[in-house]
Amino acid sequence: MEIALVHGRGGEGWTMPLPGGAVAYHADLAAAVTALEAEVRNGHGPESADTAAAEPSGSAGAAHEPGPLPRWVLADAARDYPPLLEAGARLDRCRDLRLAERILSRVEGHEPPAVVTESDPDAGTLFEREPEPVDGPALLIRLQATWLDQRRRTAAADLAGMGTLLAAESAGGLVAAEMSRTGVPFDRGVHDRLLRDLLGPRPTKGMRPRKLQALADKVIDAFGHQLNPDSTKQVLAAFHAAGLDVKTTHSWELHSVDHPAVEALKVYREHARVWGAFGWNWADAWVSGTGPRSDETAADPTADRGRFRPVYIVGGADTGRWGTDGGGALQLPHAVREAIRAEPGWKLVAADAAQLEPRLLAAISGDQAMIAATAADDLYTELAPRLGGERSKAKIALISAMYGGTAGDAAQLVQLMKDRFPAAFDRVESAARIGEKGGLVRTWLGRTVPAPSERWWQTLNSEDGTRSATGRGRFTRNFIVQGTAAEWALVLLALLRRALHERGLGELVFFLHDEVVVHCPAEHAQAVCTAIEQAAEAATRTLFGDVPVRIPLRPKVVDSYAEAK
DNA sequence: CGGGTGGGCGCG
DNA sequence: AAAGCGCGCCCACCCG
Repeated sequence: MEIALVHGRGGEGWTMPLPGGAVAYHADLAAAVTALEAEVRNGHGPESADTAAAEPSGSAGAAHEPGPLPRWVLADAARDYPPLLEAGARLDRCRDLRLAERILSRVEGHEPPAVVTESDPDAGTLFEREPEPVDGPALLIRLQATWLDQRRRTAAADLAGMGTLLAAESAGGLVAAEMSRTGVPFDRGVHDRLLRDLLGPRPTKGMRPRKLQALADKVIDAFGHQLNPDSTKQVLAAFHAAGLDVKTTHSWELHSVDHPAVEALKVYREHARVWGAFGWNWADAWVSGTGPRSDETAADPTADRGRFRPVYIVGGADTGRWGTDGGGALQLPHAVREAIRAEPGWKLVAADAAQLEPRLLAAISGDQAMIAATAADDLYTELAPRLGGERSKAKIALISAMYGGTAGDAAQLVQLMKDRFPAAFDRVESAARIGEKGGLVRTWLGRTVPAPSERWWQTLNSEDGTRSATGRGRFTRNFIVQGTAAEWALVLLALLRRALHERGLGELVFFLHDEVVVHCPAEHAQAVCTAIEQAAEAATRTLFGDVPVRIPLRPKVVDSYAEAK
């Protein structure tokens, strides 16, 4: 059952069953949503008849294993779900029309004209950040129209995975809002200690921290004159003045430059980044509150705990990977990860997928030999005898095949890929060929690459044509793999979220492309590990059914995120 | 002075 | 072009 939902500013709201039904007003929307889900869970809700029919296990079983809860149809979970969470509601399932719109508009091969669809010229107003004063029933009608339109286009697209993709993307919208609210458990005291060890005490004004200034002075001494090590221009000029013909100041180029400033500059940059992007100012801006368990942490006067609350952007990258809007959550340097710590009596369970992308390449290409190899825990070691002899070579062979690498010994190793795993090679190679010609490719579930821009077509016919075609080919080549990895991770996240909630095991606090972190009471840690492994297996079966590909997620129980990996 | 761009580098 | 893909963030720098 799908139910359109609109909330007002005072906590009131309106709902309407889809495809069409009576509009209901709720003075307290969060309470109404919670009550309706509880009814269905207890087998007394509007879904109970369907559930009994679909589950021959009998009514006693149905009470414990109810049918699916309502799927709430929202205009935009990122905008509409946080206030519901704040009011104490949790949605089990949803359809996020904004996220679905992006995916569907690309299926059709063109950018949406500002999310207005032909059958509903007013749909655009659904997605505005600040909608006009809410007319609940009128918005419900617009939701209904957009939902119907999307349903028609989903059917017309005729892509087998589209239903799963839209459900997973929408679940991502719920997870992202929930994780931002929960936050990553963070110890400001530990963070401060890490910074002091690295940089010295927090400086008072616009000064560099003491140890960072010392590093800047080392760079200056090495060159023998004043300069700002933050300025690429000045650093480049300094190398030239020293008689060294460097083209850039990239660390990999400087690596082979023989000058005493090189090492000092490298260390300076590394530390400057921690200070600038993940230092005290960052913590002031992004670490807040004491988290949901303030009652217990308050008992510990030495604790300086809070929660790191980044804003996630679901599907922020073209491939479907998430992005963030501030907080740098997707780039947390290892240097500060020790500050991410479980609260007393709790643990972090961190899990990451090993070689996710090549495993998915095996699955989507149907390459039998490569699929067989995914039985191994370390795919690169398993493939080494067939790809260059050493693990490192097998890794380059696979990565270069997926990214379009040609330099160094990559070309030769990619040739080995072609010989030994022709189906896998052909899958990425044909995606590249299509991209080079301006064609569109899709992920396994049906996410479509954005169409090339007008600008790209022009460049293609100019002198730079080969370069732009090659770049586009690399993008589409990688898109099918990275994008499928993103949707596998999304399905995993949706399944894990539900398992953790239904069994009351812990809270999902972090997600990063191919890894998840759960915060849970220590006594649940083993159960969480099992839940994670089961969710990974279920995600793989959701995407690939009986294809015997193996994509393990390796959970590790830790106190600090620094111990993971 | 405020916005946009590019270098450099963190993460996967 | 560091060996290739995807991001976000800080800084300096340039432009209006």
